[in-house]
Amino acid sequence: MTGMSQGRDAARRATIADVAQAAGVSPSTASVVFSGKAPVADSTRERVLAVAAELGYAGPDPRAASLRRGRSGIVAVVLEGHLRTAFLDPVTTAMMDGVTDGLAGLGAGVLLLRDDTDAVAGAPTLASVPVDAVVLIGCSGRLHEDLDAVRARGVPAVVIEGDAGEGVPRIDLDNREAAAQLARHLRGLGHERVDVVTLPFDASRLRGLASPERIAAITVDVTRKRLDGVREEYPDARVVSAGGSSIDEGMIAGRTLLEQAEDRPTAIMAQSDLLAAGVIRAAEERGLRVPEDLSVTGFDGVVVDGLGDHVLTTVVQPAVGKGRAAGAAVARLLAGEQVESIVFTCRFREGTTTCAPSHGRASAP
Amino acid sequence: MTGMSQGRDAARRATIADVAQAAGVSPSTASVVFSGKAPVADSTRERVLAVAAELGYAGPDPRAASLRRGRSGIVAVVLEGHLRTAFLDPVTTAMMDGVTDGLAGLGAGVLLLRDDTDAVAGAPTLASVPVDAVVLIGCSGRLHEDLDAVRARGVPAVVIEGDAGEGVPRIDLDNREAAAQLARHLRGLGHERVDVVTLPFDASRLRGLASPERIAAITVDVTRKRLDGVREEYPDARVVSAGGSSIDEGMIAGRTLLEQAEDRPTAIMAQSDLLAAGVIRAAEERGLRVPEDLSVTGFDGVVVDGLGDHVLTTVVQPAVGKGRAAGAAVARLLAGEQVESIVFTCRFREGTTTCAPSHGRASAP
DNA sequence: TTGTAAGCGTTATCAT
DNA sequence: ATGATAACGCTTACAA
Repeated sequence: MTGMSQGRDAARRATIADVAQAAGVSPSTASVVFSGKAPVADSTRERVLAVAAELGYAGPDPRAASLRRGRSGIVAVVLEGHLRTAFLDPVTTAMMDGVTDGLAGLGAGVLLLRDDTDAVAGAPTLASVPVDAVVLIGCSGRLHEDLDAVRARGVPAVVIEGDAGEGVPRIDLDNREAAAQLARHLRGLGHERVDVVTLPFDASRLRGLASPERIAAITVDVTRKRLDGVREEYPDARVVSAGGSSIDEGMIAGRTLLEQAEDRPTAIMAQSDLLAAGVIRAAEERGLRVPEDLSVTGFDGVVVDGLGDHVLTTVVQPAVGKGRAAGAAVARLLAGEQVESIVFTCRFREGTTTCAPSHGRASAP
Repeated sequence: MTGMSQGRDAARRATIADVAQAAGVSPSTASVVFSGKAPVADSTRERVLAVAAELGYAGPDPRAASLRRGRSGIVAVVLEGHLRTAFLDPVTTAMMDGVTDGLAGLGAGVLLLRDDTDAVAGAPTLASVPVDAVVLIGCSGRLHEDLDAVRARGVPAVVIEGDAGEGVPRIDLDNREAAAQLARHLRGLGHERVDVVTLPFDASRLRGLASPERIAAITVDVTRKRLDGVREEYPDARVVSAGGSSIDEGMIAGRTLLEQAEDRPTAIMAQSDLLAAGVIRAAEERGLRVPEDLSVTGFDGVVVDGLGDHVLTTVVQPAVGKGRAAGAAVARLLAGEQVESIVFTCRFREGTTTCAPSHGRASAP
């Protein structure tokens, strides 16, 4: 009944205490050998390390360390909906990359958390997982709920492009001004008839030509701001909403706007590069040349796969930079510092998809 | 110096012990109220909850819970290279989605870990972060190193499409057979001249027409298997390697194969749907109609953005399923069960991009 | 149904 | 440079 059959000692993994004892040092000394937080005599270190290797001790258990230190080295990033959907958007991906970058310096990893309405029972939540901080992306419906949960725990949070509450630092973009800049570019080229393909207006993601009423009711912040920017210059632009940010959606929207040769615009402004790529395809499909017959602008400045040889005229948003800023903000928050919200600025980039409108009617196919 | 300025008691967050004491119950009872792992009298529960709310106690600290339970509820997923790159591939994204799905049932979250050669100093590692298990994706150079680190800690691991070591369950795909199936489809349609666009051969990602020597030296498992499958049927196919899995890469490769009208193939088999989409664009760019003048097949069966109205003839791999399987495998591993490796099977899907070759020379533009 | 008590494995602090 | 000691906040046998 004792010894063998019980086998407790044999099965148990070695702890730092075991190593310390076997090496004939105190646990604190052994701890320091692994953390390097205080000077240790070389001979001592070697002895401890040797014993550790012998005992198969692979270093301090992060679970125990995180309890003691009060830090887990994990930062949660909350995304809306399925990963598949979230990561379809290259901007999100780039941002995530920036976040991991910004956090790596801190030694923290990124934990992906979904913010579905239909969460699986037992799924990990902000409350169930040991996170040091939280980055919330986008304006999820759950945002405020999440923020409350997080605040109750005293976990610092940063919101990227969403309506944060009191005292939560935001990372934002000058969506309106950037869009206006693109519009002014087209105006400068001489365009009068300019239409817009927008991101979704709201959760319904309704597609199609939008009435003034629908436009007035846009709830997605990014969509509204970018549209407002365009309308500073072209208040009468026709507006078609897409069902998402993708090439195929852009193609559908582009077809709608290019349907009738009579009131065809000389330029189409898309609210994302992906949508712009789709618009270009819709134009080419009708035999229109870009930019000679139709100028097209995008938004984001991401690398769009499938754009072929075109270089999109667009505004480049610092997506990775936004992520990094979020990471950095988290770092400062964890250091107990005050953090201000930041607004990032887009940079105009002229490509090969815009030029002066051809005079008279565009050469219809 | 005392009281106010010190403020220890005031600043400290309430613990479950504080709640228990204030509610006049024992810590264990309070614990059970939150975990629900044992019956508690309604009146007791309510009292505890009320006190908790009053004290601003938001539930047990996951850090402490994870030490005590020996589980953190976190599973690391190790990806190769930058997230930007990894998530550019829709298959990876879908797989990740499956992993989160499979793990959600377990109540575990997904921690993203990069496996760069050039890791930032202080970046989180498998050793520094409290993970219950690890999922390794792809055949990174670091794979074996990672596996050793993980094994030393007694952390269970699963490998998706990579060369796992002893006793590590793998999640695999019938790459060779699926490719062969596509080849047989083309043979059945009557194609004799079939060429191939492959994924990268190795870390160098060299582009272009491949010599037999280069082909013999392919190190990427997936590339080799899919190519072997094709060569069962078409041993003399010309092979062009792409620099990655993307539409633009497919377009470049497609141009290479379609350059000379004289020895143009009647069908091109691409090793991914993205590459296939690029090949189609390269064909259309030359005025070739798909499938009349050129049949094109893909691999993966993912939704390709920017494919327009074509439906790709391809083999559908259960990417989400693979991820789920990895999640499930992890769950069983954590339950102490033995887990076998699994090989997933692709399903052939006939689309609109293949048909019998047109007789005589294809209508050259 | 509730309470008692014993850790989980580490690290920070303060002596020595 | 090293050691003793006390937490970190929680969970779970087991006892009552």
